[in-house]
Amino acid sequence: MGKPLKLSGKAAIREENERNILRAAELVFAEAGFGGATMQLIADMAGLPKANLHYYFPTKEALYRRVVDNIFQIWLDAAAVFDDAEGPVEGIGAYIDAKMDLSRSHPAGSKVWAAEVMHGAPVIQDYLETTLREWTEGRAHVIRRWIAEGKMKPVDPHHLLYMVWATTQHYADFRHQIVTLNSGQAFTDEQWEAAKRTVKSIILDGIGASSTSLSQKPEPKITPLR
Amino acid sequence: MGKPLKLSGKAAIREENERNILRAAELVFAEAGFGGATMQLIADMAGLPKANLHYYFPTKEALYRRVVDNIFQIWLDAAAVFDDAEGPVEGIGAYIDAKMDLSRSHPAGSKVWAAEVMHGAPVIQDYLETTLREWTEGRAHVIRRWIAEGKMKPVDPHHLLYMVWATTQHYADFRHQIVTLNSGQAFTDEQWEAAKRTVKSIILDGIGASSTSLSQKPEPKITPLR
DNA sequence: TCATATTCTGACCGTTTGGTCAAGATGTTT
DNA sequence: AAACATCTTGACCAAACGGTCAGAATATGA
Repeated sequence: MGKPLKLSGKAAIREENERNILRAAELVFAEAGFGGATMQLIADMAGLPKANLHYYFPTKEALYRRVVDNIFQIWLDAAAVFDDAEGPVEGIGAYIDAKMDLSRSHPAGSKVWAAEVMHGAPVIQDYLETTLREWTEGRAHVIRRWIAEGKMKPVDPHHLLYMVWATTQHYADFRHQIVTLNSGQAFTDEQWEAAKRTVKSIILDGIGASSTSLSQKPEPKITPLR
Repeated sequence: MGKPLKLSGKAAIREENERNILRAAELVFAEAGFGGATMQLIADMAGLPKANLHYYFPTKEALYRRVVDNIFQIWLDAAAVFDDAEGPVEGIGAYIDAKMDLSRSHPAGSKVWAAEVMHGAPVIQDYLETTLREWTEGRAHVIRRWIAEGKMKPVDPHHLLYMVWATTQHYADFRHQIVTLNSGQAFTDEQWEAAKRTVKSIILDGIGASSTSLSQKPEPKITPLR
C-alpha cells in the first residue's frame, strides 16, 4: 500500500530508494545530530540493511551533504514569495507565512540546518558566502526601498531579516520546548494560525507597516466571494 | 601567570579543575554536539589527560549534565531582570538587553541549550516541565496584567516570549551565519548596540509599548543631568 | 532462454570511542 | 617524617562505529 503505485523499473527503484534513505537520514540527523546519528540507525529507519545505504551513498558525510542540499533548496523556494511584493505587508507577511508553514511541515530540515550552522557550517560555508549572501543583500535592498518610499519605518534590514528567520524557525527547532510549555500538546490548526497571526502582527506593527487594526484576523487583499 | 593567584589546597585544586573542565566541555559540546564531542577533545582543550576527566566526572553524560545545569542557572539569573518592572518597556526591554548580552558573552552555552532542546531535551525535560514552565506562566501573567492595564496591545504572551527568546538567542546560535553575512567580520561594539536597539524597537513598537519615537537611541526614564 | 547489468546483503575489518585500573605523584595531618 | 587522603596518568579493554566486499538475487535486453 502506497508503494505499489510506483511504476517498476531499475531507474524507479533507484529513485525510490534514494528518496527513502534521504527522508530517514533527515529525521535521524535532526534528532541525533551528525555525530550522534549512525548509519545503522538511518538504515533501520529506512527499513534497509546498512550495506545498502553505502551502495547509494558512499559515505556518511556524502549522505549528510545531500540532506543539507535538499533543505537549502526548499528554503530557497519558500523565500521566493518575498519577491514581487508591493510593500512590506505583502512581502514580509507572505514570507513569515511561508516560513511558518515550513516550520510546521518540515521541522526536521530546519533542525538539521540549525545544527549545521551552529557547528560552524563545515559543509555549507560556500552556500552562506554565495547564494545566501546574495539573497540577503537583494532583500535588504528591497527593504531599504520600502523605507525610502515611506512604507515602513527605518530599521536595519539585516536585523529585521534575522528576527524573521529566528522567530519562524524557533517553532521548528524548539518545537519540543514549545510543546512542553503547551501542556505537552502539539499545536492545533487554530494554534498555528494564532502563532502566524501574532508573529506577523508584532513584526509588521514593529516596523510600522501594519495595514489593518491590531489583532484582527488578516483578510487577504482578495475579498471572499459574497 | 593567572593561575598562581589561586590559594593552594586540595579543595582549591578540585574547584579549579572542575571549572576548567566544565569550561572546555561547554566549548566542545557547543562546537561538535554531544555525539560529535569526545572526551579526548575536551581533555585536550582543558590541558589534562583524559583519565583525569573521568576522575572528576564519572561519565560523558554526567559531564554534559553539569554543563547544561550551569547554562540553565545563568539563564535563570538573567531572566530575573524581567521582574520588578513597571511596564513592558522596562521589563521586556531589560530582558532583551540581558539576553542579548548573554548571547554575546556566552554563545557556547546558548548553543548547547539549543542543541539539547532540538534533540528532544533528553536531559533537561524535567527543567522544562517544572522551572521553565513556572517561570513562563508567571511572566505570561505579568504580561496579561500589562495588557489589562492598557500598557501594551493584546498579544498572546507565549508567542511574545518565544519571539524574544528566538531573536536574542539567534545572535548566539547563528553567530556563524551572521558573521558570514557581515563580510566575515565579527560584530563591533557599535553593531551589538545597534542590534539591541533594533530588536527592542521592533518588538516594543510591535506590542504597542514604545515610549519614545521611532529609531531613537533609547534614553532611559531618567533625564540626563542638565 | 540466456547473457548482462544492476541491486541487495550478511559477514567481516580496522579504527575510534567511553570507560577502567593499578601504580605513582602530590598534598595534608599528626 | 611517617601515615594518610587525594590527585594524576599511561596503558589497557570491550563495544560501537564507518566502511568494504564477495557473492546471491533480481531486473533488462537480445
